Amino acid sequence: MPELPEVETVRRALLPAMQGRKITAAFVGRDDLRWPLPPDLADRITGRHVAGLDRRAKYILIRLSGDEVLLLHLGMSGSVRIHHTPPQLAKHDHVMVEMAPDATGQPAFVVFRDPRRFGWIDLFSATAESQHKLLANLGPEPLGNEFSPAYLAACLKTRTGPIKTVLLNQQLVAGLGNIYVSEALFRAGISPRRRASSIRGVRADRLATAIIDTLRAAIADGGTSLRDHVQPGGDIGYFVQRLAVYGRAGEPCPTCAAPVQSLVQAGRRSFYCSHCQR
DNA sequence: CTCCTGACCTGAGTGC
DNA sequence: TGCACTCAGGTCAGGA
Repeated sequence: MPELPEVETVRRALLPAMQGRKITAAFVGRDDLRWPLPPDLADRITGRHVAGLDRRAKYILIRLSGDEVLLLHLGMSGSVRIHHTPPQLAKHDHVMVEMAPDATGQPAFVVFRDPRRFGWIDLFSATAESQHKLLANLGPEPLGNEFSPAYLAACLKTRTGPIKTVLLNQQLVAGLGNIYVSEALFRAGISPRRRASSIRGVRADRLATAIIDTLRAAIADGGTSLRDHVQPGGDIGYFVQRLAVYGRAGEPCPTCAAPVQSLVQAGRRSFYCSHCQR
């Protein structure tokens, strides 16, 4: 479900609810999601303060006092909701943390829901972060300084697969998923079937810019709500209204009005305009 | 290395 | 209503 913009939306919403506050209680409703949860997770985070919240690719990193890091990945169907009174937990609400009241006396209850349980949670020492199996091999952040047209062009140069599947590789660029790859390729006017190594020069520049612009616009709208994603405050992600091609097979291309096409590549659906994207 | 498939899991939607 | 089937925003392990 959640790609970079949705995860960033969650992080930003969690800031006021968690940053600088103490975890006063934690509930963990099962012992595994995609993988086993850390043993004694609830006990190990209760009583700690939240020093900060970062995002890396599609992971949220909650920095706790005592140099511990609580890592959260939302998988396909994960979502986070913030409540200010004790919520009634539903079937797929697996974890809840209660935060000490803020300056106005308002507590916060942060609930992690994940019906398909493709998400995961880990807890580890901050010193182990750079070697963490899930973090160590991630490529640069597309909205960070390391990502540039030159970097992208260098990555694509040796890749023989279609650009659609190459851009889903988190080791090259971290945080893109199925929605934003389709949208960025549309913005760049590049066909999802095009061999990655054939994208050079101006086309690579245009693609890098399209990736950045698409992600920024989606973050500004609170992400894209299709099925599961809601912002932690309960709002939908409004970028769904701006999708040009994703999920719109048969509808008119917003540029040329030709019907949007779709195909499956490496098991994932792609959407594109065969007239505007070459 | 790179590329693809299958696996993990539930729920929503569709067609009969 | 019910059943069978397909598909869904991710990514890892395993094999070619």
